[in-house]
Amino acid sequence: MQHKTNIVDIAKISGFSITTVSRVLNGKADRYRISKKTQEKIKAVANEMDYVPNAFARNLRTGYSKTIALIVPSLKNPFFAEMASFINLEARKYDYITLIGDSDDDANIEKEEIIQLTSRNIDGMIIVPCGSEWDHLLKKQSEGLPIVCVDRYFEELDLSFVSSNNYDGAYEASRYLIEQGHRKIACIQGVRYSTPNIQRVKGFEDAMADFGITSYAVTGDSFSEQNGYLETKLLLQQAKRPTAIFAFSNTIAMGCLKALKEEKVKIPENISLITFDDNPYLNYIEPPLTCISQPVEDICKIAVKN
Amino acid sequence: MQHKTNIVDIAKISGFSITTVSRVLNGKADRYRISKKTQEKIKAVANEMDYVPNAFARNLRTGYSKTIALIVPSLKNPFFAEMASFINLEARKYDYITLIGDSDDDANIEKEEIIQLTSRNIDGMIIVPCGSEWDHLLKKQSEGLPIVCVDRYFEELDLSFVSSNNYDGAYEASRYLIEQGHRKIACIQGVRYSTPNIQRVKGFEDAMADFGITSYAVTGDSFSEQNGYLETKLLLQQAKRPTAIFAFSNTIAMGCLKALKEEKVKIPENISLITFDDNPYLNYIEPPLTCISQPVEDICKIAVKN
DNA sequence: ATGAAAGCGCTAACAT
DNA sequence: ATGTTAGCGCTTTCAT
Repeated sequence: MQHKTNIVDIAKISGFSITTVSRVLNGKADRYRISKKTQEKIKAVANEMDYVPNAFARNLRTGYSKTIALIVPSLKNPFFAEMASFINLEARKYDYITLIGDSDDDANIEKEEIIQLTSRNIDGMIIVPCGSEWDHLLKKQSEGLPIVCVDRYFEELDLSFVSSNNYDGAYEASRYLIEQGHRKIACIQGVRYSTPNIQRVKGFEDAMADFGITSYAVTGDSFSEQNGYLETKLLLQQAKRPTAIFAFSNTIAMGCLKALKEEKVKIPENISLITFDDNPYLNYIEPPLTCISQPVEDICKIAVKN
Repeated sequence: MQHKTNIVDIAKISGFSITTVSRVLNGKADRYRISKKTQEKIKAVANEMDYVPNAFARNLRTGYSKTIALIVPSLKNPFFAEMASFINLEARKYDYITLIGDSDDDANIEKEEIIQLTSRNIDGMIIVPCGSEWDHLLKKQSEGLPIVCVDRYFEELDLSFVSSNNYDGAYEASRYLIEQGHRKIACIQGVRYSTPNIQRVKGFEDAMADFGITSYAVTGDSFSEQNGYLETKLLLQQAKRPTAIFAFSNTIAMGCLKALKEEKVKIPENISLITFDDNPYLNYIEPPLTCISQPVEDICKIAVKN
């Protein structure tokens, strides 16, 4: 690796002290009444020498890293990828950089990632927790790391979170299905004890109750494609198949699609499918799936602000 | 922020010197013949105090960061998101962390990102270049930064690249369409002078020639959804509509889908659509789009190795 | 088998 | 309006 210019080089060549150089290059010139000439001279030299500040040195000195970490269950899920994209963009506005971790929906990997990222002195963390474990999160927080949970969280804990209104979303989706004439509806849920899931189930069940629907089912136990696939297969084996399925996440919906395709059940002729979590791709296909889109962008903005 | 334990603390408490602590914690104990007892003692203290090494200090000292940068046109494109996921995973195996940059397919943002990332002392860069500019890449490389281009690249340049076999992929896809009976085929291409595009066009045209198809069209000029949308609209306005469209990327295909949907042209009844770049979601929809999947995973593995 | 001390590039408190 | 200097936490050379 070639030599990289640093402020000492610039100081030498420009003939000023490193302090002055540092001040000019950090936009603090005016505060210290550094003359225009000096400023220009220094900037010119820096520019000519292709100076790029060394973030490590700066961060080591200042103690903060201008870095946030984002941990998602999987970047392969477009919902989270989109989230990552937004957060990345939003963070950049504040001159923050985002380290993205992919936990593969595995609590152990998640923990490892957190250690890895912590060693990079992150200033904060945005996480879509993958499991039902949160002790490590609470611990990190107690050590002074700001943490925001997104999408999935646990209400009883002292962890801040951002999330869309799960109850309303589920209620509205359920009502929509009922209004379409469906009377036998199944929902495939995600991780059972997570607050968003509980709220969604509540929204679903309340809608069923309000409209006097009694033949409904709540099944499933994870936000995975496999869960969607399996539960759909099971639902289709029933004597009285449901006429509509409400998937609680886009991954679950993918599993449903796969199962429906295998069983040659057509949407929407033979069955209706509605899902939580928008997906940029679902809009273009025929027939379009109905989805309750979450205000990802807003969620991200709020989350980035800490 | 609370105090974070560092090796000085551990040295004090364990009663050994900073050097010894550093050596033990870096697995260099044996090389320096540090006694088992000492090792255990130090490790125990470190563990108890929740020691996490400060990557900044280490990197400042050693000069390398164990960090690679990945710049993609957009994480919202599942193709790139998947790539990011793979690279992230692969890099982690070598204890590298990945900084992901989203250039939004804008050459200026791309340049800015590169500066940002360079200041973080990245050890290498994997990039899907967004435009037709590459001077800044060549410059960085000449300054000693290892760069690997993925998916899009320019052959005449001295930049290493990893890519699938574009010629063969395009040829096979074209042949497939012809074998399905199509005689009027249009392809919508991406950035014209990028090597992958040139190869794809060549594969397409060679297939047309080999099978004696004369009524074909090559149109478009960018790997964007908008391009796909626009060109599809234009194609549909022609007196003799093509019976098949070959989209050169999944983004272009998305644009096609949108246009086809608006014009109420059904796939595959009224028109066939085939696309480059696999997409996890396209597999599940009815009717499935045919795609030439690129060996993303392999590409990434190779790229990460530098 | 273990330690002392220099120095990576930067910022900020303290001069002048 | 500009400069001197200490020190962030770590690795590594040189001692012992």
